[in-house]
Amino acid sequence: MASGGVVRNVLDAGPPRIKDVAALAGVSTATVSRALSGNGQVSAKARIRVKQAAHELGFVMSYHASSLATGRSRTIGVVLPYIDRWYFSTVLEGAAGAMVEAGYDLSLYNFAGDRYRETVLNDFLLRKRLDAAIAVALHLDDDETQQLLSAGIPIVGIGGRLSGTGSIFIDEQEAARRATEHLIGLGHRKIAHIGGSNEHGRYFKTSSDRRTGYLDALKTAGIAADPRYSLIADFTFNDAYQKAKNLFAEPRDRPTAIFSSSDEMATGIILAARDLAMSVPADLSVIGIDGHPIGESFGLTTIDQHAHEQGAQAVNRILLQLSGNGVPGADEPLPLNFIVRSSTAPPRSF
Amino acid sequence: MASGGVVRNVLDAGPPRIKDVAALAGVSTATVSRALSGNGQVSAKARIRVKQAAHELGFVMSYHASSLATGRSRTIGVVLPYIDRWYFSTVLEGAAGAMVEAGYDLSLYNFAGDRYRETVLNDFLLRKRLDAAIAVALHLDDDETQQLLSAGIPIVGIGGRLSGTGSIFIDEQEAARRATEHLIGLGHRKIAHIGGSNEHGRYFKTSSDRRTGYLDALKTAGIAADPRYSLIADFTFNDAYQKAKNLFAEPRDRPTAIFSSSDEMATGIILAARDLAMSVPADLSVIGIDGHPIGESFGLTTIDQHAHEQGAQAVNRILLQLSGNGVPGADEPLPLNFIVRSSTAPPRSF
DNA sequence: GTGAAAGCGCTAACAG
DNA sequence: CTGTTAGCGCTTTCAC
Repeated sequence: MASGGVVRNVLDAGPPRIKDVAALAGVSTATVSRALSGNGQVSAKARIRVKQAAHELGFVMSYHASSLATGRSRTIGVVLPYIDRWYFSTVLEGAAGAMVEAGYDLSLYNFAGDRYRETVLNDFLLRKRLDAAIAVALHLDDDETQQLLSAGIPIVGIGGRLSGTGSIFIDEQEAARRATEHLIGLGHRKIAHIGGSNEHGRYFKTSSDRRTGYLDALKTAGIAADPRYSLIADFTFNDAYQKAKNLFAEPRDRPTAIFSSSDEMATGIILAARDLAMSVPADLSVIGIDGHPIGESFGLTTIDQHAHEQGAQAVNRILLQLSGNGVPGADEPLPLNFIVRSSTAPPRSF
Repeated sequence: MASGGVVRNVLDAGPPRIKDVAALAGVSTATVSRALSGNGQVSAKARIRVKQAAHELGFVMSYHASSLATGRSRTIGVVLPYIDRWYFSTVLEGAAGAMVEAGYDLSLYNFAGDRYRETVLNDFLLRKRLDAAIAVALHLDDDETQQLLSAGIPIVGIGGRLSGTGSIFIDEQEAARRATEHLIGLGHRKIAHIGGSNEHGRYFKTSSDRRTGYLDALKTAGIAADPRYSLIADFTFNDAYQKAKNLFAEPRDRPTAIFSSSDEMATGIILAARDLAMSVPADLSVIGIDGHPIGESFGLTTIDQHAHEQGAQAVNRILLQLSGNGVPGADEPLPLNFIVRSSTAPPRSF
């Protein structure tokens, strides 16, 4: 070893240790630790000298050692099913920002759909290197949640509720209902919907909830739901584009409006409509949910769900819990904001 | 302390330690470590018994302790300027997949433009918790690179070359040149370009390189570059949409083709053209670079740069280096693949 | 307010 | 092939 027990001199290789700082400052390692971490009492002069010494040596604490000693790692895990989709990357960006500001490291776990679900859950549940976790649009069953919680790692969900823990979410049904009602209020009766397929219990019920909200609104308005108007797509632009084109194939039975469960799909639909010489909103009104920036250029009317803030809030929530001031109760849905642009208008015949 | 020195019994709280496994299996902790990690020789029977014992106790090794002891953390850092943009989230997704497969943790560091650049660089350069790092589209100056390398942490770049280390990249100028030549070959002479502003040295020269390639191709073809045809945008759909609309405002001097430095911008341009009743490709040919899926529905001709693979390759490259079989030399640009769709055609008057 | 010293849980020589 | 024994670098009682 380079300098076992003895304070290293300038010639020694390797990064400086707490010992070196202590020696330079003329105090004990305990004092250095206290001065640098802010835990415990240190006289002003000692603190100054320590900081000075640390700076001089370019000392950086070993987080491995620190973590081992304290049991905390200043790392939060974020688990999500996709990265390269707008909602998820935006939530992630929001969470990442909040974490940098708080001085936390972000450990990313991607399921890639379902491909790595088990692997990730095990690696991630088991090895306790995380102080906390954020699960995005992910349904953990009670067992899984329990494992985490009993391992002492707090977890908050985004995009739906997790049994037994806090979560950041919007009222999906309400959002869908309001979107649909916007269309109904404009005078539409032939209203289609495009959303995801029903979940298999591994993810939140976003897709089915939004569909339910749509159906609810129709029923309340006394409009019979036409099954041909209920489309399923995979939340991508391309799939929505194609499904919409198919729907619009025959002029006779076209809807006059469509509610899309995501903005990306909504814009795909607008493009499809135009490609078939339908004009938006004259021939077709389109409304989405998200607040995706691409909606701007398309003039898309939508309901903003503030994805970026969802990520940031989840982090703040976790941080609060970590600091002991956890208020795990009282989960309220996030506010929803209409952004009305030019893709919705009364139907032609109205 | 719960059980200092003595093997805990069933009543003890807390997760099992390596000691407990050793006791149950009737071997030493060293043997447990060897059996579980695969390092060193262990008799088959010992291995079996250890694994059995570990399983029985639900033992999970403490990575903090392990990291402290070995100096390795099985964690790779990924640094990028944005998360919520297609190229970056796609590269990230590719990297994340490769890392899960290799059993590595991914630590995410987002600059959020330049906002957290310093913070991240310090936190990330300094505290040595990473085995390696991947820097996406990020220019580290020699000092910064040196700090990392001399801290013994290998780093590979994506999207450009990093002095002194490996990198995954495409030939930006070549890509731009070929895209432009595709247009020229079709008979276009009035060819515009939309790209990013010149970098300030903190990021790779992607923007300027692509512009250079465009200008090169024009010059080679004997076409004078018209400064009005050189647009600057921020790589977003919306900005490109707006800039294109401005460009197309007056029918007289419209270009007949445009090369966009990204697919997202290219699609924004297509939308802008349509909104001004120009048809693509009859009135305007558009070509991009990326291979963004949204290009499909728009019929966008593009050059695929395989972003997902870039992420995966960077990881594999790092892994190779980590395993000692590092081949740091011989950086070759990635292949580029044309995807010709319907957005490019000869100009009307041709 | 400060120091000594005992860990945190695992790994890696070094013997045997 | 396996056990013993130092650490890895920092934190945290416990005395002073």
